Formats: sequence, C-alpha cells, structure tokens
Amino acid sequence: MNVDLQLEPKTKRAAGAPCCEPVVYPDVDREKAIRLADVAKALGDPIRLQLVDVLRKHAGKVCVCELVPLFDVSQSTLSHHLKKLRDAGIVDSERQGLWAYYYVLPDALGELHAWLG
Amino acid sequence: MNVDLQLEPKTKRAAGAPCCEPVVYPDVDREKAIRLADVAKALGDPIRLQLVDVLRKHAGKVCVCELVPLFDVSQSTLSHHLKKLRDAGIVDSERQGLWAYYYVLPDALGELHAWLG
DNA sequence: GTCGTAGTTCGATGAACGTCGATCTGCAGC
DNA sequence: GCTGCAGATCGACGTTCATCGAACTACGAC
Repeated sequence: MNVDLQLEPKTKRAAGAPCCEPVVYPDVDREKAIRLADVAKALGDPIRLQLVDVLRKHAGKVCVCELVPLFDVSQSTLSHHLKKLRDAGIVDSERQGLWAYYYVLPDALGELHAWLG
Repeated sequence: MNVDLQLEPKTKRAAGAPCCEPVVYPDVDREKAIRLADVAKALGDPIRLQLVDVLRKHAGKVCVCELVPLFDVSQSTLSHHLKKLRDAGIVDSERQGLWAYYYVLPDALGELHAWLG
C-alpha cells in the first residue's frame, strides 16, 4: 500500500503541467465500482434498507402482504421498491397462487460487505 | 429469530381484515435505517465509490489535484462528489495553502459494514 | 498592489427518483 | 361464466441527482 502521505506538489513547475504526479490509483476497477455502486444505490433508501433487513433476518420467504403493513407507504410504492431490489439482484420473488413471496438472494451483499471490510 | 417460513395467509377471512397477521418486523429502526441509507446512497455512484476506495487504500490524506486526473469528469463535478461524501460524514478535508487534502473518517463505514455482516 | 492557480460554489439542464391513485393481470371461489 | 382479491404496472407529479461551464474565493509568487 502506498503510504506517501501529504505529498506536497512542487511549486515552480512548468506552466500547464499537472500540479503533481498522480501517485494514487483506484484499487477497484470501473466495472466493479459500477456493480458495488448499483447495490449501494439500491440500499440507499430507508424503506428498501428495512425491507432487506426484514427479509434477511427472517431467513426465508416472506409474503408481500406481511410487508405492506410494516411501512407507511402505499402498496404500489412498496412494489416499486421491491422491484428496485429485484433489479439490483438483491432479492428475488416467487408466486404461489395469489401471494408473492420475497427472499434475499444468498451472497447478494457479499461483494459490498467484503469491500467495506 | 423468527423461522416461520412461507406463512400461508388464511383464506376465508373477515372482509377488510389484513390478509395475514404480520409476523416479521424490521430489526433496524427508522433512524438507523435513515443513517445507513444515507451512507449507502453516498456510495451509490461509481465515482464516489472509487473516490472512497482510493482514499481508504491510501490510508492518508490525498491532494485533490491527484484525484482529478483519475476520473473522466470535470474538476467541478469531482468537487461536487467530494462534497456529497463530506456531507454524508464519510470523508473530511483539510486545506493547506492552495491545496486541499481529503481523507476517510475513521469508522465512517463501520455501521454499514456491521449491518451487512 | 497584480497575476496565476487550486478548489468551491453558482446556475442551468436533462435524467432519475419516490410517491400516489388508477389500471391491469392472474388466480380462487362460486 | 362472474366477482373479489393480491400484486404488478402505468401515468403523472414534484423532488433530487449528475453534469457542465462560469463565476467566485483564497492563496502564493512577484
């Protein structure tokens, strides 16, 4: 790891030249950054974060009809949030008759957790 | 932890009654969900995520002039992203003469990491 | 003082977001 | 067939976002 701290840019440099040579580079490439950011963005709403929390803690499939009364938004809004989580690959759903059951996909949050670690 | 999986709502219930009793509840309260979602939202952009990645891996203060050439956006856009990260409490900055140095605040990501764990 | 430079803030623009009510789609029961 | 319900999708609305160039601020050099 680079430990050059507080690299002081040279004064008196050629006009137009960058103020200092770049010595830091991202460890995460663009594609991985997009993947991680997509997951983070999906978690970037309190309702969606609590939805994921409920589904994870429950460790199983949960009926949408159980989720709706937990939040102070309309059913269509909740469905929209669930779709966002599905599109981000965090949860998936399964229909059984009239009811739909949601569950967290295993290791969907693993990469983000690892990066934060 | 609640392990009632696939709770089947009763058919033939009283009209107007909820389809099934709620048996799941969020483990994360509203305030914590807002805090976590704010951090996640700040990380929900590839540029900001890579910025945080660079600052963390560097383990010290990094001059803005080193960050600008790493990304394909204007300097004002990068400054805007850095402000978002500052507002989210993830990074902070320090001015020294003409230059500004950014660094990740210790444990700014700890709560999110712990929740994901 | 003036001049140039690093970085922030401002203003505008187009895209994405969160929310709602209304509508549509399937399925169960009759 | 028809009716009623669970859930998804649609359309609209106001808000927030990412981006840019331009203006501004603060500092060093002279």
